[in-house]
Amino acid sequence: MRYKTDLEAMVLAALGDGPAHGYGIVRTIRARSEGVLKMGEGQLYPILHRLEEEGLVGGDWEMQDGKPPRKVYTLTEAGHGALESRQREWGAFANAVARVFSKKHEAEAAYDHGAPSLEVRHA
Amino acid sequence: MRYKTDLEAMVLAALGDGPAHGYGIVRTIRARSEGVLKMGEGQLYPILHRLEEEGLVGGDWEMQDGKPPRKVYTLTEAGHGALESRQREWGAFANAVARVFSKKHEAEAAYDHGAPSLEVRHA
DNA sequence: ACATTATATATCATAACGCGATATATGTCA
DNA sequence: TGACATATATCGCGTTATGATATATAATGT
Repeated sequence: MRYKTDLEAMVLAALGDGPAHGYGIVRTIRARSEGVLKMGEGQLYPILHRLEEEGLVGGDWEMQDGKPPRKVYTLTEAGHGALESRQREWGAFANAVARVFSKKHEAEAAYDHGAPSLEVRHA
Repeated sequence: MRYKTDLEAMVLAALGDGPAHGYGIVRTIRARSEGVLKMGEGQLYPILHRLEEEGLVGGDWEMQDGKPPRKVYTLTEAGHGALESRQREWGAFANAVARVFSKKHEAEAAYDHGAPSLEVRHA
């Protein structure tokens, strides 16, 4: 079934607007989701390293004075493509879940009707 | 972060329209999601047993001739309540993910890197 | 006659992964 | 002094998804 807990996709999405470093990505996801999604650093860094290894993101160290150095990650071309396909997959998945939750199932086994439009809306 | 892999909620949803047995639940989920969600029996039965133990569903054995006996599960009152709250949780979660994917982020927390960005603050 | 598929429940091993704790290092503020 | 924010990183624990396997009968296919 794979109700996939796709933290990778969230990280890619957070990098969609431009480069960012790990600590910032965590806050971005928290901010955009208005506190609903809380990714811990323990999950983020392994994901970031895997994405880098897979060539979906590139990382560059950046020195700062008065603060620890940080590694700024940027989506590669492959990364942008991955983001798009992940987003499409999420859409299909979310619609599927919405259909299972839906209380109207007239045409469940009857015939093949057009694609039901149960969109996931965001504020 | 809890990108919750809520197969339980799918099972509750499948029972929302009325009693069903395990094998039927699998097919219901598959049908309603138009093949996107494919739950295996290996996941279903443990979930069903747990739900029964928690009092969210009740199970009654039903004999059939020519076919194996089957256990028909029915949502309890508590089960109906759980279904509703799970659905609400899913909605909040799905909207949060959609927001993270979304490309419009007016009032995002500034996570300074490179060029300073204009923070649009609206009352 | 034999094999596959459908109905139907159930368990198990493995791998993957979320989660929280922990470590390291520096600067600021009370 | 102690707490908090910035910043990266690893580790163990427990949960869980996945696929394989087992059992049993009937219908269908070759």
